[in-house]
Amino acid sequence: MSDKADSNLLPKAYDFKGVETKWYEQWMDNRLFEATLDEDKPCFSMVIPPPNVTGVLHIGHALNNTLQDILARYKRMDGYNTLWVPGTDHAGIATQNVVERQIAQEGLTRYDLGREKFIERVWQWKAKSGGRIIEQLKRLGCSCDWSRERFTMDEGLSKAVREVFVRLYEEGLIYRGDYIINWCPRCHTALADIEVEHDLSEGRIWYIRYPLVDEATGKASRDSYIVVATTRPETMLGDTAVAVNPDDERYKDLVGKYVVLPLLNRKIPIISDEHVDPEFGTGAVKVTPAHDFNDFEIAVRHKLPRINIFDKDAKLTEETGPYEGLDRFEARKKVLEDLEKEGLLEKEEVHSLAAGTCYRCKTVVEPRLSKQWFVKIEPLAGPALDAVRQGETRIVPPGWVRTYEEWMTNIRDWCISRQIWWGHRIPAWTCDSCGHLVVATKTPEKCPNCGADSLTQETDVLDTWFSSALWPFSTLGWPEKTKELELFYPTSVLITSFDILFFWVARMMMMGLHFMKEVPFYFVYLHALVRDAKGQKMSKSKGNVIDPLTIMEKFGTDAVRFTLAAFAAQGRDIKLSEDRIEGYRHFVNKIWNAARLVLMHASSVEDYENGLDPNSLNSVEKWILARLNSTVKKVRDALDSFDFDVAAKTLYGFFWHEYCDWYLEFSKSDLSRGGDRSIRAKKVALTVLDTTLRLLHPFMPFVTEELWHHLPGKDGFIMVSSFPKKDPEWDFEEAQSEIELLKTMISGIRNIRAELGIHPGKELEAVFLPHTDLAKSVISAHEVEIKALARVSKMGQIEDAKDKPKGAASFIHEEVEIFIPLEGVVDIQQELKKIGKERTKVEKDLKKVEAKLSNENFLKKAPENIVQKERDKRDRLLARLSKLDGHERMLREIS
RNA sequence: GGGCGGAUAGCUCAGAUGGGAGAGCACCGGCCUUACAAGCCGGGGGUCACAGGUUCAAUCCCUGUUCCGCCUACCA
Repeated sequence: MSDKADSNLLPKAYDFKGVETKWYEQWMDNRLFEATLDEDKPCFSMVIPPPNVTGVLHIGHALNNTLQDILARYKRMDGYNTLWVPGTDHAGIATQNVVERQIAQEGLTRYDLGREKFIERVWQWKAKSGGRIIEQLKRLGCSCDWSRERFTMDEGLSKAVREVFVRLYEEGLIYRGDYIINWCPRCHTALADIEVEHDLSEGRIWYIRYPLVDEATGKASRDSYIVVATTRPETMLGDTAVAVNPDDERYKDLVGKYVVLPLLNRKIPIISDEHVDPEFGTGAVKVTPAHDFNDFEIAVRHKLPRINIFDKDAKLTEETGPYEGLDRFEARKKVLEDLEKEGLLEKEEVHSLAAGTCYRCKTVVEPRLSKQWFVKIEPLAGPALDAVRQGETRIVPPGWVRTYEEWMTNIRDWCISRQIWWGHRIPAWTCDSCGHLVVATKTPEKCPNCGADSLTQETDVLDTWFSSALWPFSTLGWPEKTKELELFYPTSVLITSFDILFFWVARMMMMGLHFMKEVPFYFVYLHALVRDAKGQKMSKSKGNVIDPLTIMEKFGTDAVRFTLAAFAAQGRDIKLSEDRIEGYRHFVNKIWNAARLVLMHASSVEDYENGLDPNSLNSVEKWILARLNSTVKKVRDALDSFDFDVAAKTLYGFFWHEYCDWYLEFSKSDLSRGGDRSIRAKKVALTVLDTTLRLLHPFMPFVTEELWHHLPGKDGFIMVSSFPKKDPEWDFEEAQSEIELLKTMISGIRNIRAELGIHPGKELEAVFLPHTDLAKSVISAHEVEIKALARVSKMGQIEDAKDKPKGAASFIHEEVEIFIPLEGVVDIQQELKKIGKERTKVEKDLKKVEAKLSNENFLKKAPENIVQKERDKRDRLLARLSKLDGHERMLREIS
């Protein structure tokens, strides 16, 4: 109990340093983050969007994990057996790039090391610096069950990956073939469609003459040609046709004839195909099947040859004759020069285009023909689409449903093979003697076809997203039938950023439904992207990055978390700046100081929770408890619907502007006194503080845990205390209107003081003219509060307006008028001015209302209660006007 | 080219089913009032993007326009 006795010595400002690590360690030591396999409790489960092992915590992670932690802590406190599975993603290309860069400093490439050695280096790197982000998540306060941390390439998950691959293959949903794919010449691998980014940029389009074949000589005609337009002249070296639209009259006679491909002098046909848009360019298109997605399709339809002109570095192949060995951009120059020389370059225009770039290294990708593995998407997408349409999985905010549907209905097969080394190696082997393909979860001893014992494993690895697609069930032990799967699958909620809706969410839906026959999660909450104060994407090159670790160091983790939650409005960008975090740091300090005040007086009040008899409470106490009650409800509702910002702002408003600004001010005198009244005030102050701390805990785990241990009579942790519930006994309606009126009166007097420039310390006399019973009782019951908060030394009360003091400033309200005699206190002319100003406003409002009420249509068609409301409003305004008149006359009398 | 969203106070945004324009921050003025100056009290400020329409009544519903985001796409 010793630190409780000391709690009136809380320091003046909250110092988060030391506090944060202290509590985190204790939570860990007491294993408070760990889920149980208890079947009797309701379960709540989430899987973390696994950050890349290469990652360092950026502000997006901070937001994502703060929101998850808020839910986890809320549910845990609310009695759920809560499991939040953490882990990291091996991030194939990204990680490989990191290690490649590292060995490059030793002057080595991965080819120098060889596959085995290189992968060994990656594992070494992972062991050394791969866990950094996990430590950073802990700094953020994340209450993940670290005893269940997973890695997408650990043994269990690798087993799940192989199992899924084999099953899909056996079901005919995985196939291999020569197709055109996006190739990154820097990463030396294929990329899936969505791994390619498109940015609009200014480029050029060239018009090139392809000479027709002279039918007499069989050679290139000197004066007849067909003109094609292209943004990529170098690809002409791989052209195998020229295509025109079948309905294009201009070219009708040319279809079936041949042109001579310039530079290489290859004879290629003119064909007709629906795909060609006669409106664009010249209406004639060069067809490069191996390096353009459309052309590939055309080639399939017309059985055209496909010539690969780029190698893995995007250098020209031997197919290009004299151009062999050139880089693609050099080749473009050279080709254009040569065409120019031959007089075949007709013109050049500016043309905007969206070149695809690799999402990992930003290199311009090259569509290229190669042998790859694919997942047949359609059979998987159907159920995933239905699950969302039928609401089995609900996407929040719902605006994203349409985007999801759009994508799910238009996707092409998923290219899953990557020509890199770091990742899950595809479990397929080819027999060295008969060429038979074996797909199996375990390395085959011998060829099932010919019995030979020499087989070679596929060198490709799987797309990183293939393993993350299994995350919700692979982390729970699939393919084994585990208790974890039984209890925690489907998971309750997935919280992630909308930019990986397709990469990840959609694929988890497909895989989850296919292998578990159930959706992977009931809710998907997609949060916004964090941007800088101007709404720009944060990037190192722009220098506008807000680093969560730096600001946590500067303002404390609680302030950062609370800020992120308060700005997490649904479906918007979050524009973040340090100022905003600083603002919420003030809130943390406010909480600290309110607790300091309460504990200064009440640290020895034991058993405050059981001591509140509703009948014994005064109206101020009833009011704050009723307000607390409605705060509890609002926060719960908001969290249940993922309105993190509403929950945070509700707590902020209640704690600061109701509890601190009014309740604690009202109670100060009681708190510092002795006696029954004081004990009760202390109990109420503690109860509200205690309850609010528990409501705040999911948002600000550290400061709330620290303060909780200063509260009298507390054992254990706030982290595992109960989340507050609404108490029906505390809905004191009358007390609320009573105290609202009291606040109005006090504000009214303060307003007079400020308007007339009366010093805040100057004691005033106030004369009240109540118009209602409520007003009367407020005046008599709350003399102490009025005197203290409005700095009034003498209070008077009159029954009739004719008794009002001469020469007084006035506050006019429906239920009460307050007069402050100004003799010797203030300038009468000032007061007259103020009245004049208000009169203008009232007259303006009155005019509006009267216009409405003299409109026959309004009277006839508007509902009766609305008309009545307008009439009441007119009466109120008239009454106010006449009161203003009265005050003005009175002031003139004495001036 | 398609799709989605946005335009309300200086800034960031809130404004269920149409019926008196709000918050936070910033700003201005006054206060060291014994928890907090990281604080307290008070205040000013908006043709609700523009133009039409529906209605007794529009920030809200409808149509169009302009501007700004984002997603998506095979116009070479």
